[in-house]
Amino acid sequence: MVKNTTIYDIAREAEVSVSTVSRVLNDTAPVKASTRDKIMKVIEKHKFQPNALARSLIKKETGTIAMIVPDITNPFFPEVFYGANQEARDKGYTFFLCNTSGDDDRESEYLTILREKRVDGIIFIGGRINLANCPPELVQEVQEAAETIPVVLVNGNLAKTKFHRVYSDEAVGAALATQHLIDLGHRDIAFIGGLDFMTTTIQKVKAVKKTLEDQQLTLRKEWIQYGEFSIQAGRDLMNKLLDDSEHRPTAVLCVNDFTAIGAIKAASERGLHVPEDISIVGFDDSPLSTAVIPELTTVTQNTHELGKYAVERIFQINNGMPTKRTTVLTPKLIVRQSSGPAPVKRK
Amino acid sequence: MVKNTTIYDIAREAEVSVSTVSRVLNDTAPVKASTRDKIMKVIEKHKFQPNALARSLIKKETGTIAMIVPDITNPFFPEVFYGANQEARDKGYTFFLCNTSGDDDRESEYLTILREKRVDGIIFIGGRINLANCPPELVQEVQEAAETIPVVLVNGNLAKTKFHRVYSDEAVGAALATQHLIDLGHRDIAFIGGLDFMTTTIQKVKAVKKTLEDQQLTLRKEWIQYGEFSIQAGRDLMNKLLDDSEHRPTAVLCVNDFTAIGAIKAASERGLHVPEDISIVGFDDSPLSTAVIPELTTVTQNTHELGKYAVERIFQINNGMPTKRTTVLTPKLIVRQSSGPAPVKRK
DNA sequence: CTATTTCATGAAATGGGTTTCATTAATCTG
DNA sequence: CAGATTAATGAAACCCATTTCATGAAATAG
Repeated sequence: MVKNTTIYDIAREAEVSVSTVSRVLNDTAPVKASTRDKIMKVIEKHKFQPNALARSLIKKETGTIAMIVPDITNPFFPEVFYGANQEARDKGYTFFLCNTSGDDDRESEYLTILREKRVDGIIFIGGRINLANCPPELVQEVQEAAETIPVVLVNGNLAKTKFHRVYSDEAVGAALATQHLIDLGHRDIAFIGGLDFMTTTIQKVKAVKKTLEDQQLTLRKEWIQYGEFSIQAGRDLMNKLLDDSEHRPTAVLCVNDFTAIGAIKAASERGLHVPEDISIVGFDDSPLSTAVIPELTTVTQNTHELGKYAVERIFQINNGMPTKRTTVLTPKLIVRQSSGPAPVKRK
Repeated sequence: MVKNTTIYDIAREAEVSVSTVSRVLNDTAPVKASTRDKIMKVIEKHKFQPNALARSLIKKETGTIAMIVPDITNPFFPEVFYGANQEARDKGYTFFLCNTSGDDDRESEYLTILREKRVDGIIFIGGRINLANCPPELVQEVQEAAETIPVVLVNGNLAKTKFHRVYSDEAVGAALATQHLIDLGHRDIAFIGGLDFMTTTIQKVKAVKKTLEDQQLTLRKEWIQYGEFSIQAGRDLMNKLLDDSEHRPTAVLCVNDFTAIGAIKAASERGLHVPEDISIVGFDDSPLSTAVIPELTTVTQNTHELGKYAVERIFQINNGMPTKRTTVLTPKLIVRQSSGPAPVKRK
């Protein structure tokens, strides 16, 4: 591989000092027009590309931020990344994407690497750090990192810490979805999916319960089915629900779109029609939601904004601008085809 | 923000020279056990994290590679990224993910940034550079980059250039899918989706045609419908096909899973059952394919391997290991629910 | 016991930029 | 037109590691 041209090569050939070349490159001080032209010509001739490493070393900023995700294969994360990346470009950042694949050591491993690489900010989305029961060592580690690097937690909730956070208010979203079903005449509403120790699950269940109770309705204990977040889990949990032919809900709220799709599958495998026989509502408004038949009624989490605000926050911190520590986005209900009027009761 | 500790701080406190600290850090030369211990203690005390910028500057390697994708929101790309990222971790690389969002300048913009950041390799997947009709300026630019940085093209095909390439043989995949339909008794087969100037479309159409002709069947001109790669496009194109009630295919091959899903939607909106009335086959085996009802018969592109081999190639180039310029993966057919025996003809 | 390796370590150069400080030339002020 | 600014540029320090070269100490060879 060819040796890279340096600012010294340019200076020599243009018969000026490196300082002047640097000034032309960064426009940090006035340079005589004729000198500038001469330098520019040499730069273009060699297609000179200043070494960002050297620059970052002294400037103490790399123009690089990172996002640590648990599973890039889950379509929710690419959506957030998309929004983040748009904003990052505007602000002059390039993105490291670190996929932990649910591997436990991976988070702290990446954390070390990113710190060594002196990234200008780290966004955590999902993953253990965003869990209510996150191991204290990891919290400790991330907290240490946050002392030198801006850290933003997206859609998580580490209560007693004071990390920067951006999240969408899942409780509001769940309440919205619940109310939607009530308005459609449903009285027998169930909730499925999500691990019971994860914030995202806990908050939703709480909100569903509250919304129902506010209107003298109850969420039966047997109608809360916890589990994974996958299609398969959704199918299994829905089947459990349907196995009890005695008590069968007329509507099911799901922790995310994946489980909702699984639920639809389980229902249609039993010959039930959605939404005529049973209404199903998802959460996330992932690309999947318009892919299935029937299209999913779901709650949008403003995924792009989630990413956008996280990056914006990092930018503000790095530039000494005033910021709030918490940004809350309000989810919106998106009514499509999988929810409909409650079936008439035949006693 | 606190000042970072440097190797000099460590050296001073441990009462040795920086060279010795460096030796301990990198294990590049023998150090007396007692000295090593003393140094390690200081390192741990300060949680010293050596500055990767300074290291990279002199080592001329950054441990960083980049992937440039046109749309991370399309589930095909996260899958490839996933495989690439696994391999990258094994080889000690961290990943920049650059999303061009189909914005034309973005590719060359990112290219410049990545070169300045001195990444150890660049993977292009999709995007203009992989088009048969890629503008020559861009080819030129990427070629220049390839002189100093290993560049690998994934699933593309810039014929006359000699870039490193990794791709799955889409022609084989399309032939596989076609044969599958023929075996099921279908004779009236159509193809929908994909822009007609994109390699991925061209190759598939060609392969479908050839497979049919080899068995004395033909692909009617009206049954090739070009368009975008989206669900909506799939729906529209399928509707066009179905509008002609005179000639109606019994099976439809789609350029990707998105369009296949759109096609299923169009069919079921008209009361047609898949696969009883019409078979539909997708391409890519994206996560979507098991999400829809019926689950999609599709062709897997070995997405993870695609990414894996691309990273492996970069690693090999950087370490002066012998490599081939081209790696071809063979797609596999995955039969699920959306394809079935051809309906009995009622003349 | 002397000669030759090997071990253990430090000083200084290097990588490729940015920035401060100093100096001279050019322009402005009154 | 003298004095005060401002423009234009260069020299050198700095950022923080790695690595080469040199040197003295310890270990091995003969």
